[in-house]
Amino acid sequence: MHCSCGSSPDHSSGGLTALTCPVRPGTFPAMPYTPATFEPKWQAHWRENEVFRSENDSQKPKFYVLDMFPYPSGAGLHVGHPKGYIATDVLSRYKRMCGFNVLHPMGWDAFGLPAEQYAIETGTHPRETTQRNIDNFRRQFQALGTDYDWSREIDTTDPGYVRWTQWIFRNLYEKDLAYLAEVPVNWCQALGTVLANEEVIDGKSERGGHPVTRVPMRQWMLRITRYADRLIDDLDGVDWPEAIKKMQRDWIGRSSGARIAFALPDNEGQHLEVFTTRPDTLFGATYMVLAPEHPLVPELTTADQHETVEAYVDQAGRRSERARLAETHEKSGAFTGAFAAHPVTGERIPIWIADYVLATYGTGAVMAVPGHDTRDYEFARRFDLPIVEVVAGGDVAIGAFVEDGTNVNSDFLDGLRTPEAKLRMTDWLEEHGRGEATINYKLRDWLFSRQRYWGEPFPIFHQEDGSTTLVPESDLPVLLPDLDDFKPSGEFEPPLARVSDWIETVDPETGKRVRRDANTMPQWAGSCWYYLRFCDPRNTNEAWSQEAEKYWMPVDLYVGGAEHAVLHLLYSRFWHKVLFDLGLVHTVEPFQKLLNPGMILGYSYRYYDDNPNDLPDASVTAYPSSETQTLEESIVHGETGATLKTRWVAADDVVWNDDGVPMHPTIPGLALEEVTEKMSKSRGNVVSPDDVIAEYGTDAMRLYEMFMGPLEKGAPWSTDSIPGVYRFLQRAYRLVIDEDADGERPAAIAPGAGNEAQARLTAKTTHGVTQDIEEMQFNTAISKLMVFVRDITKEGPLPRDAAESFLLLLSPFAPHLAEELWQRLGHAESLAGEPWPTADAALLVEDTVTLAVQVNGKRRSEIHVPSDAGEDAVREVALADVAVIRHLDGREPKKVIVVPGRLVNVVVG
RNA sequence: GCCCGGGUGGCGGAAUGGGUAGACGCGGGCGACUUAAAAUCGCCUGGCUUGUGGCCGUGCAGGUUCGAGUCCUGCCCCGGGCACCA
Repeated sequence: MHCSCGSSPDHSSGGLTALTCPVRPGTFPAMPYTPATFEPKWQAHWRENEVFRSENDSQKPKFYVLDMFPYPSGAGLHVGHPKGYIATDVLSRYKRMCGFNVLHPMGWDAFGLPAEQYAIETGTHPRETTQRNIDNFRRQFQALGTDYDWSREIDTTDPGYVRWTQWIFRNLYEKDLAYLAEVPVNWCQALGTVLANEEVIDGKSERGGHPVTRVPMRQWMLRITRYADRLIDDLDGVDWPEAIKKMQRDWIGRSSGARIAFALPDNEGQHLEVFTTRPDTLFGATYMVLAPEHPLVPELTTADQHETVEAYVDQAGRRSERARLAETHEKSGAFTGAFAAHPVTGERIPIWIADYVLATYGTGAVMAVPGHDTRDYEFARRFDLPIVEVVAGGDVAIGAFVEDGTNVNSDFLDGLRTPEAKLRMTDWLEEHGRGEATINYKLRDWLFSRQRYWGEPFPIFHQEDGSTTLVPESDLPVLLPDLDDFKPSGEFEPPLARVSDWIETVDPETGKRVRRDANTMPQWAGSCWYYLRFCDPRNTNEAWSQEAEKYWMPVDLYVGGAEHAVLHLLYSRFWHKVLFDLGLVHTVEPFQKLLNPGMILGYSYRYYDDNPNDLPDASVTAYPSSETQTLEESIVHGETGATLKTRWVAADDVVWNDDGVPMHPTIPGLALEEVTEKMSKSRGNVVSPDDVIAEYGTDAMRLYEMFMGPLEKGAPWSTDSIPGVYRFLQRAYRLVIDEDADGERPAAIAPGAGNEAQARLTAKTTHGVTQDIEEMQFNTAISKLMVFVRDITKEGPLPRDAAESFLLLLSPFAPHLAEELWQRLGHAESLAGEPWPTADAALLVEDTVTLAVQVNGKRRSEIHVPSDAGEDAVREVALADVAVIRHLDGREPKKVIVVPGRLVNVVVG
């Protein structure tokens, strides 16, 4: 590996240019702390000697720590990415030293849109782009000093991996969990593909924010809904952030209630089914509402209402998802002219259609209980429909009462509390064959095909009779044909559809002519099971061996972004449960503990101009944020009302005026607005780890990211604080290396454990750092290491025992420096194989303790007492304290509270 | 609108089975070294106050307690998620 060398740093002349000059083994240049002289050396050492290789046949206890593997984008890593990677690296190095056989692998989620879009633009095959990006990512990961076991590297686009992804699809198909269906799908024109429900947010694509429309299409679906209950219930057994669990539960959206049948007296043999969570309010149902798309709408609508209904259905169909959302509170609808019979009273109640009822949830029809449902209430008010109170507790003249209460106006339910009334009504419905208890889910089946090239082909043959069969296992993998032109073939046609000599083939089992499936799998497919492949990545006979899976699974710690809460994490749990049912894995859940590192943000700088459509020859005026006004959909000039477009100035181009205000580099007097947001190329706020490493070294970069705050918390990247950790590393270096001599000699190091204070500090640091790492509180662990370096030589030269313990404690955070100093202390072996130090418990107990002394709860003094002093002795010392006597001012203490090891509080009246 | 997080010095953040608020770092100040600067090292650094000392202080207002950043009640603000799911 060669390293690029950035601008010369201002604090250590000459040192970093050595980056390009490899250090000869065994020579120590006479220099101060210059990480560039030894960091690449140790990275090469770890790699070449496979120091971090993990074996499957170990007798040691295992520890599987996994990062969500990245999509290798063309832009490379930015400083926002490594936070989680460094955290798992610290932990895995620590666990290894604690005697665990650690699995810490890395790979590439390498199918995906950007490579394909790049291919459409330039004709470069995605395989080529992907390979280049992977090489760059691997280089960057290695430059971060990570301890990945590269012998287990995975690439989801590799035929040897695709084969097993297709093999799992075969299993899904055979278990009747994969099926083709003509369904309304989310079509994204800009991306040229359909998307899963989980990939659509506010009517726009999760990636890129492009508009999405509903189009009926024949697509592959996976029956994730069959696992809905287990996907909810098994969350109880995993150690995940509550917020993520909740998002998954909400997404699955389980609710229990009843299905109720309403007869249609005017339509022979037909009936309407509704789902409700409140069967107890059935007597309050005064009308019904169907979704405009409900299949019975045309049939039910009476002749005189035909025109109105058709107009409404048409309008609802054309209204975009966004428009529907925008008018959440303005209810609309139309009367069909038809009536249903109330299942208990037989009363005729009118049937309406309205777009507040969703076709895709429940039965697409509801019984409207305006007295006890907010939406029905609004609708009833809008169209003057009757509102009946059936649960006492609120006032239906003012609004819907949606809480539990006691039934009224409800015949046989009167006087019952809500939970009992629900049961009673459900029983009644079941007895009379008018309904039954049921559970409903928001979760829909998973739309699993994409109209793209760069993904896994389906191992499917379309037979001439229209049926589908599986490609035999022995013929896997089904590989992508090579293309020169990656553009979609037509409006909804994937690029593969036009490759006729690939599409048209022969079924090897029957010899019949068959067609392949032109769709490919979504990017989630590869990431659904990669954690299993890491257990046994080079197995060519099976996806993984049973022994490997039994040994390594489950993943003990999984670290990655919270943005995958309902995407990757839900999908992979689903696959895992299917594999569990097939007896292929032995745990019900794949990821035991989950942690979401906070996002590192960048500062970006914006202004606006009045050329929203980017017309080339327009005369453009630029405005600062202060003159703009944000409307619902757009940003306009505060005075003229002209539509404006946001423009961004790259952080590097910003000019700062004397008052510290960011200014536009070329437009005079234009102040920019500083905002902190996710790093992205388009915002010009990306900081590359390559640059940070070139200037301060890898250890400083690692230490800074771990020191800036708790792992779960996000924060803007600020280069200002790096010199602090850099200085700490420098001090640590000088602690061991005598810089004033020729830099080759170790500093004066005393044999043994040193004096008592030094031994105590060493023990305290060892104990504290260990505990902090166990709790993933890396920022406080680092602070304890800083205290050690500051104080250890205060009363004597550095003791050898202290030095060695310190280097071992430092090594997970700053592995290069620790290895370098360890070697200079005379060790021949890498410290990665050393056992983690332990603290002598006897040294952790102090002889004397300092207690705060309060008078009436206010701190007035402090006393020093032997740590084993009794309560009476402590009280005596406290009451004899001059400051205490002064504040007592002759008054008698009413009570003296002694908190051992903490404080004394003297209470007076 | 609903549901989660979270508000602590100029800044990043420590400290919660209630017990010395502000560890550690950044920034700032003073000093040492130096012809000088940089680097380095040492000390100081929540606010107010006339010194030793005192008063105030963890978003705001109350409460419980000998004692509250930590517990309770009611608000305010910020970040994230969901958004007609019957």
